[in-house]
Amino acid sequence: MAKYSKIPEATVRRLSNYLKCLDELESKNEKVVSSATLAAMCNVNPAQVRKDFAYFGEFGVRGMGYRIKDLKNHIKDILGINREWRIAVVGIGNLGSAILVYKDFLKQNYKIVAAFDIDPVGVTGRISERLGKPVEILHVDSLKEVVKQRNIEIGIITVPPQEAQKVADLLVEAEVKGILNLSPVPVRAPEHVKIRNLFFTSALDSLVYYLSK
Amino acid sequence: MAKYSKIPEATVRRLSNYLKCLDELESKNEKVVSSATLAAMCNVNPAQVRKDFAYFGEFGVRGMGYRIKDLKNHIKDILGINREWRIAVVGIGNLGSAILVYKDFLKQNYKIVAAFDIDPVGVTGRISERLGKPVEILHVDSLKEVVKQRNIEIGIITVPPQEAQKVADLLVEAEVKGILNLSPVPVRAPEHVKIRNLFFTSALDSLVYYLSK
DNA sequence: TATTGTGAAGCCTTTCACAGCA
DNA sequence: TGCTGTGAAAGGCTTCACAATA
Repeated sequence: MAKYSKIPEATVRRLSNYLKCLDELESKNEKVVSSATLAAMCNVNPAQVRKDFAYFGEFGVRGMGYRIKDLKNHIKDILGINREWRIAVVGIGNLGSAILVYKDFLKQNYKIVAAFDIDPVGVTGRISERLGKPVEILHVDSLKEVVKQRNIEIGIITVPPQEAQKVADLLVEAEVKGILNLSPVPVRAPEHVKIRNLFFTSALDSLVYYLSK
Repeated sequence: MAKYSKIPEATVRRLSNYLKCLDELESKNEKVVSSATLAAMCNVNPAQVRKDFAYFGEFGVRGMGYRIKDLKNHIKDILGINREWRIAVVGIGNLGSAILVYKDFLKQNYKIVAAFDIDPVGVTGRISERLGKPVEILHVDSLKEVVKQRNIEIGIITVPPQEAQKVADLLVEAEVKGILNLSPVPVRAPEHVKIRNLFFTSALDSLVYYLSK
């Protein structure tokens, strides 16, 4: 099987999920896992798991399963998260400051290296106090400059909806490669900048659809 | 076309997205939208849009498009969000308190009617101050009782990862129908309780995969 | 005329079933 | 023996292309 060839979008989503389950197994000191076990943990079919892994070569051990440590590394290689990714958060309100200190980012190679707000002075004190340490919040006006200085490749948008598209435009201008939008309106960008809109209400909507039956 | 028959999962996801775009159009005073326009906004194929809407009958107007107001109502009916859904948030840290005041929930029929923490006394003052109004935070020990008293059907988990599964178990015991898990480890529940795990890092992972090419 | 609604084709994804191998 | 890797079958979803019609 060709290594690192085109991988279906659905597989990409699952790979990220497998990682979370592998972390869980690792924390229980498991060294090896079978496709059946992992499949049960992730609610997918065992053959699906094997097919997903087959996209990056043969390295399971027949009769035994997959070595968790190796598997994690392979998946991270595929996803491109074996290196550090430098991130800016724009909009340091309640959600933004939660993201700023979100522990799971630190465990991954996701580094938040800049935080922007339209009112950095007003926000700085409040946030520093909440976090119990001084935090540097910069004015949005300096975004373009700072993004370039600090080699930031990804922007996370946590501003109010009416500002979201403006901030997206700013980030595009600053030449980030990708945007994760957590504000509740879709934002758009030119082809060369990848966008992920993540709506909390959409997660609830699809949950509710299945509850309603 | 049979009304409200089985709808593909992918369609359900898109319906929720169309809603967000329809809100946007409505805020610009548009009354009617064509499948082509909506498709462009949502990055899908126009035929896809029409097929998605065809699941709940024929009600577009040929030569003209879909009436936005009607369309929104139809979609909400399908998803089951035309009625109020009562929600509890468990874990009032940074993320939990951001969710507590997340404005987009208020605009939908999602009502957060209880907030729980393991340290309600410590948290209450801090949060009330941040929100500028008194907020009632309850001890997790009272969860089961309060969930029943207040007819809560959905729980949102925003506790640290090591507590997430315990809280999920509590919610199941309290007989919620669905759980939205925002903590960074997958949680599990019996078949009859629907789970949505929403990981911020997974959104970044899939973004990064496409950035890495 | 413009745009919907939809059968049919095409494509992609999942699952099955079993050969292959440690 | 137990579990992976995978061709083939089945299933599901998306897109095309055009008839239908306001």
